[in-house]
Amino acid sequence: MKTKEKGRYHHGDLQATLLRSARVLLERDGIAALKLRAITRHAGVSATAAAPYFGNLAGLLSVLAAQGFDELTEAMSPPHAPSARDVGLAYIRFAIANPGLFTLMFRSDAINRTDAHLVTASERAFRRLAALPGPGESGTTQAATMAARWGKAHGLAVLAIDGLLLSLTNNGDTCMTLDQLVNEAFR
Amino acid sequence: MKTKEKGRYHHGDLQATLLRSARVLLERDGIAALKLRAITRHAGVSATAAAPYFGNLAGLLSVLAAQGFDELTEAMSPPHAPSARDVGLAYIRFAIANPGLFTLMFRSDAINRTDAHLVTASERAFRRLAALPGPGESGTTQAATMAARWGKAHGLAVLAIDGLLLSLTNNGDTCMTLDQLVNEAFR
DNA sequence: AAGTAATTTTTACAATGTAAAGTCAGGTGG
DNA sequence: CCACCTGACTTTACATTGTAAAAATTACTT
Repeated sequence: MKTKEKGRYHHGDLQATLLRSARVLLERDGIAALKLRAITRHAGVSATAAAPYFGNLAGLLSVLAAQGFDELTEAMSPPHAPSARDVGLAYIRFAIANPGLFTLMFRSDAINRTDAHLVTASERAFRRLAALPGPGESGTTQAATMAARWGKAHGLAVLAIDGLLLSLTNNGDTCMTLDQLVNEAFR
Repeated sequence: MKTKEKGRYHHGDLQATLLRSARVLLERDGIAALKLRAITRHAGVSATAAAPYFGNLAGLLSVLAAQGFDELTEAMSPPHAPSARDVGLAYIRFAIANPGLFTLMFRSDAINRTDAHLVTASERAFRRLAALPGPGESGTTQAATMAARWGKAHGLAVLAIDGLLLSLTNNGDTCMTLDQLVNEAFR
């Protein structure tokens, strides 16, 4: 397989290459760098080369987001039967480790939420997080218990990515790691 | 004060008018409609009329976001001394009532996070939410307690705006309101 | 070897953000 | 009363973006 030779036509692996380029730009320059022309430029092809595969920019980003949900699902699937706390912490740690990707996965105005692959991938990830027995407080619906756990994990993840959680610790004299803070805060 | 007469030059109240137009577009067509040209078009002025006041699009949106944080602070300030739960619920309800504005307030790549007004407005709002005594669980840092409360409120808000919380309840046969779910989930 | 299908490029166009120069209103000094 | 000047907005211009349509190039098939 000649993955990246200089043959200009018939790249052979363009779909995956474009996704890789998008991923590189996303992690290097943030979500604002996810322009179609920047992606194709980085991949070394013309500006409209992505259209046959992804339709438009939202299509490409949707596939990238679906990949993200797949990776999130895997990150939340440790070898041995995990507790609800383990899975929630894995959710937060994935977000902190992949801030751009995680942000993209929830940017409804940048991706196509009705995309079939994306729907199945995200639902799989959400089920993995929500469908755990966990310590449901007495007198609450199961939906409320799941919403509480998911909400707390998601909120901590988003605030951590935005750099807002650390501003809580650095105000006082207590200097703790972001990981320490998350570990204490997510119960 | 001739607020909106047809005198083309010397509008007299352009700064506020532009902010109002942006707000209208934001609430009507979502965050994707916040283009500079669309805002000036809606205000009835030329495309570059915002530059003297706001510098660029990010400057305008930053002022809008600062307004949002001011309104959020007010929404979290009920007449009588509130509990931590009241304030958290007010945070979530504000987000659900103003989804576009709330989303903009946390879009770091659309606004200018170092803007002076925005910094003070957001810090004021964050303090109002975090600096409440609340039911800190035993053995946790105060920063962790605040992070837990803020994270849960913020996560529930974001997930509710994205329409993801309702998918939790509609799966089973239990049909509960979003407000009911939030009320049960935010403890 | 020739034709056909698949893949990528060229070309083209509308829309956006923004910088620079130009134009108009309203107050001020003569 | 008139010229001027300053501030407020517009016009013009340009680089960049997303995307549709046509053209060009390569690979496959028979």
